[in-house]
Amino acid sequence: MPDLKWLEDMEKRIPHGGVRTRFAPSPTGYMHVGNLRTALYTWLIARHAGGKFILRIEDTDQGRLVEGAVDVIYRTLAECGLDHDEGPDVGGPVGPYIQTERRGFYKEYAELLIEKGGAYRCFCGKDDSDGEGGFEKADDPCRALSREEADERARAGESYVIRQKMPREGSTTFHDAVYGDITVENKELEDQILIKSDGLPTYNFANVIDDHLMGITHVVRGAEYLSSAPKYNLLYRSFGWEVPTYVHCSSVMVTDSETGAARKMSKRHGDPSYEDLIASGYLTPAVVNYVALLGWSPGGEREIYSLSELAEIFDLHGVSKSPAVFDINKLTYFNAEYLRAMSPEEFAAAATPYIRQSVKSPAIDPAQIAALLQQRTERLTEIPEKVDFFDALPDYSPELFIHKKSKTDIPGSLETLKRLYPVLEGLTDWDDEHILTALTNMAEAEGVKNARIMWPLRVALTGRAVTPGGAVEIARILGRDESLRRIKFALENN
RNA sequence: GGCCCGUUGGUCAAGUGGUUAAGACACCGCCCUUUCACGGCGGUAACAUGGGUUCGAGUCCCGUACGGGUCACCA
Repeated sequence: MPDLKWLEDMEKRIPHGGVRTRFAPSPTGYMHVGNLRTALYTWLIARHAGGKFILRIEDTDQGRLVEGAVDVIYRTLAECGLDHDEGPDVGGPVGPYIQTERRGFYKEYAELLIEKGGAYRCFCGKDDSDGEGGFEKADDPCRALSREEADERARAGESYVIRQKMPREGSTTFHDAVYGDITVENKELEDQILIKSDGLPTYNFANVIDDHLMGITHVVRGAEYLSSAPKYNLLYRSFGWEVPTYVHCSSVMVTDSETGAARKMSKRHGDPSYEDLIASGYLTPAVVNYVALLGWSPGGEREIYSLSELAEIFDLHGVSKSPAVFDINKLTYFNAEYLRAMSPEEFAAAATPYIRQSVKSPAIDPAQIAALLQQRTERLTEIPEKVDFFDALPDYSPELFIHKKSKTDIPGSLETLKRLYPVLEGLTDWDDEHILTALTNMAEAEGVKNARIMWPLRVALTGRAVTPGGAVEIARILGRDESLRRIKFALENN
């Protein structure tokens, strides 16, 4: 028997007025891009409307608990700036916010639903042992059991589940904010399990109860739940509750590297989680910005938006119905944009740890290298290999001195370096201006293009064909002694 | 397979009956340049398909194909 007084008190706690959304992950220890996007949209809807954003942990599957998984969720949300107003850690008026701590609630509401005729106890102990799976409601004998008889068997300690009693005829229409009206024949609906034999609710039931009890106005979730949505309507109707606005988001796909086909992102296939992306050198705001535009468009041509700008303009109208393919190339482009938009100081601070991975020499100031890097870095993680020559001149082939466009060859380059050595050695000041002047003067005196001088110098200094910055900047950072040493090395070894 | 949903260039996408069908990424070319980049300019490339409705269809309707989702005491 449901406890009517208790139920009444619960209903009184429900907040009314104002938008309330919730992100309700199950703690698997992994936030992939699709999860992040759902969280983002959910947060955006709340913030756009000046409403509340709630975090709820859906951990009713005891078999899938992962240690530390909740921390991954907290960390990801916090880093991305998706702050929540209510949740397990910060509390709130409609807690607890962890489903296993609410287990008594579901049972009570299930009893209420039985009372109202929307559910029934099932003692059949049916599982999928027949291997057939599929449809079994049509002749579930428990459905015909009288309440009294069911109560009696329950009291006798017989184990049971509670199932939703679906109508056999007619159809149910469900409205979704992005997909519109979806109608299904009621005969297609299975008498789904609401309360499992371990006493915990299934996702489908816990979701409805919690969203109701927490006063959620907009339910945002992945499109994989779309086909079970009509069942929810029936549940709400049985309880006599108002149905919230449902917002289903299409899946985020990824191109399978082996088959080339698009498939849904998944942990199993090792598709990138938020943390993986950060570890590969992507910036949080770039990831957030990119993900926002994966399956949603503000219209117009602008693409770069901060989180607060997104909150201002977010609109369900732009949410796409079809699955979007995650494109690492475009994310990389966004990342480069964000990297370039940083102040030189910010960039230097972000880049220094990566520079220091390969440039250990205390004589070299990472900020100077960072200045060279900023306009030509797409991901932070590509930095170490780009700048390792500062620490140690790599082995290089004399072939590098051959460059068609600069009109250089090996003997000519060595000759150039030989004449250049005393010039640099004699410079009064070692800065960009003086080094550049010395080089251009020499080119002018010899009647050749600057590149004829620059190219051999840069190769001698770096042992690379491609470097951040040109010969002048690199010579400056390396210092006179080291630069001369490297030129001498080139002359002696080629 | 049943049911549900979707389909504009390789990718993200604008487009809500009349457009030369935007823009971005990627790709290609040119320019700039002491390399590579950045930047600038330009280019290749799309309405899955067949029927309707309409003076007119990417936009509306139906079929087909293809793709996705779902059919658990998982979420």
